[in-house]
Amino acid sequence: MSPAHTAVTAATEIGLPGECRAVNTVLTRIGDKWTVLIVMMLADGPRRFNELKRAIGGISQRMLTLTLRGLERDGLVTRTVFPTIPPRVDYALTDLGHSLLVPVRALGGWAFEHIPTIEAARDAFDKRDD
Amino acid sequence: MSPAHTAVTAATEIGLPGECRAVNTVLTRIGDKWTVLIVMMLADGPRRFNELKRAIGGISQRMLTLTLRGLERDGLVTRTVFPTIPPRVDYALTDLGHSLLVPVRALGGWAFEHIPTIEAARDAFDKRDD
DNA sequence: CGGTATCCAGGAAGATACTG
DNA sequence: CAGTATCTTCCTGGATACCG
Repeated sequence: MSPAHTAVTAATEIGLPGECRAVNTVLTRIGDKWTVLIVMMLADGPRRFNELKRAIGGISQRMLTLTLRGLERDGLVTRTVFPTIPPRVDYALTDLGHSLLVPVRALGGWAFEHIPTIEAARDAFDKRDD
Repeated sequence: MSPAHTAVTAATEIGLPGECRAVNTVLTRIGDKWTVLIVMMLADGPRRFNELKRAIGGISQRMLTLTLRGLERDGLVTRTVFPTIPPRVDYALTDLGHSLLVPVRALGGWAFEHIPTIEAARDAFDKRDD
């Protein structure tokens, strides 16, 4: 079952309008632990499996595979196998994948801009009550 | 510990640039099961606790409380208690919360626009191999 | 090199019951 | 009405070992 399942079922089972389901589908994929990081890594061009793994540093082989498979399934990434020895596999963003970068970067810009405010709010909140 | 913890630690521990941490913080909050749904509900004005609960329909009391607390902690939502009998609590978006709607709606728009493509890609992917 | 398979720990979320 | 407390289930993700 897809990692997007939980949040999607919520919207689906409740019977919300289609746009909400769509939003939730995407947001769940986007919100998972590694997807955005990987999409960002692929922004400048194709990368090999272990190249991504090294570049990210803290990701397990399993999660890199799973995340890339999910992106491939959604048509955001292509997987190209070169049957050489040793084997070589390139991952690259599709046009759809590149188009996703636009709103993701918008959200990133928002985050970057407001992080100080948010962290201040957190500190203030945590200091209340004691 | 905050629900945003897992995805954030990833970026933090690896030592990625600040913008990546910021992006991940926000995306994790955004990507959780109920946050966006609730923020959308509050877009048009304040709502009471059970009003939100009914409007969403599938959320447990516990998750509604937790999600609202998280939003309040991050300074995205205000919580106003009217000490009447029966008690009444209003939740409303802050300016920061409203400003978040902009990039979130952009992402929602992207999702809405590309959902047919994505679902087609999924079907095609799932049909490969058999 | 680029995976897959398996096991396991921890957190997220649901159900239920109780309270000011 | 608007929560809190507790218990339990399920899912995500990490570690490890093995395969083509």
